[in-house]
Amino acid sequence: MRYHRADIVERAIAVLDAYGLADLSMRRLGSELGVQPSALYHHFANKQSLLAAVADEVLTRGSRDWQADSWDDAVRYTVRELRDAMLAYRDGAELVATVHAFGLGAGAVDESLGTILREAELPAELAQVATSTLLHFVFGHVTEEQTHLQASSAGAIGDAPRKSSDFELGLDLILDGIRTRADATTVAR
Amino acid sequence: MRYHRADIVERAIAVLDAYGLADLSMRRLGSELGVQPSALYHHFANKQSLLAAVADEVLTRGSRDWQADSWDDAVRYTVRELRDAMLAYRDGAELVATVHAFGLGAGAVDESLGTILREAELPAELAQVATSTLLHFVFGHVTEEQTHLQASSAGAIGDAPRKSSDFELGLDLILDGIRTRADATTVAR
DNA sequence: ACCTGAACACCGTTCAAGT
DNA sequence: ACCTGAACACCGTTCAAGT
Repeated sequence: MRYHRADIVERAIAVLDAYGLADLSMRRLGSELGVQPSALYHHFANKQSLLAAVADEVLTRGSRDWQADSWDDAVRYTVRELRDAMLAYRDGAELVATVHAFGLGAGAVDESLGTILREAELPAELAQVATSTLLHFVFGHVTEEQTHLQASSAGAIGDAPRKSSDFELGLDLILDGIRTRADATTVAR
Repeated sequence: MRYHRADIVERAIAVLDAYGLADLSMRRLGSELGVQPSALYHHFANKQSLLAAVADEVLTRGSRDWQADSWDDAVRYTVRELRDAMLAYRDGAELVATVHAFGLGAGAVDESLGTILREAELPAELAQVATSTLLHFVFGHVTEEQTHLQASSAGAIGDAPRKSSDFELGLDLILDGIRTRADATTVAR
């Protein structure tokens, strides 16, 4: 049986969703494909770039069409899309956050948020800080959210009931902050 | 040579600072202490709780005295103290963020931020969301900051010049957001 | 182009036994 | 109380060689 990059990525997502990120090893993935672990290095330089490809595929599968008539609605749609994509597979949030932290893939997310904020009237520096603040919030919040979701679905009872509205509230908080900062900068000049 | 918990934590910090988090293994730490890796399990249940103790020690060493006469200044001091503590040792940000994500130690940070915000006039739900938003920002931002700092000190030239003021700007952005949300809630009732 | 087989240099953790 | 020695069940990665 001969594979291509896409086959391997697809199987990796299946392993991720079924057994979690910790069990997504090169050896495990190899045996799942009926292939020696070393065979994977014909398709990917190392595990990190495999994970980057998996993260990209998770984000691609989660992408949606939307249109907004204000920059803050555009941010909301973008960020919800990102959240839903990460929640769609087991350990998806940790995967995407890790790949992003490593600086390899998942850079498309920075790009789309950055574009939205620069196309608004925001000064370049504020747009950059706002982008990274939003991303840190989403990664951190959804990773925590998913940990709790998976823990309670695994049968742990009596844990704190996290509401999905916490995400929206935190998002609104940051959006309010961006607006206030933008006004302050505009008034100053 | 016989050791206690504190000796092991101290040596672990030395190994962390000299070789990084990836090289802080039970086997490495054991050999650094002239002891079998299995000996460490007399002092700690597993690697995670060792790391939790190391993270706590890093935070304790970085703790400072301060007094503020407004809640937002109190938040600023708390958060800067946290940032400085994480930056004080190699991979300190990743260590503290990881331990926090695992839910084991480093819970004192949530506690102090939560107390500050609850002692202000903030509604309980906003205080909770604000705390987690601030923490996600700090962990995410400082981890990224430290990655860049360590990369450039390792001789990588031509990388983006990250300014320390980005941290303050992001912090101000979130603080503005909290104030705006608090006002909106107050007006609504 | 894609894969095997074998090796290298590692991991965390357990557990009976020693002092 | 603290540690040894040996084992178990794993890792990521490289590389000559095969088809």
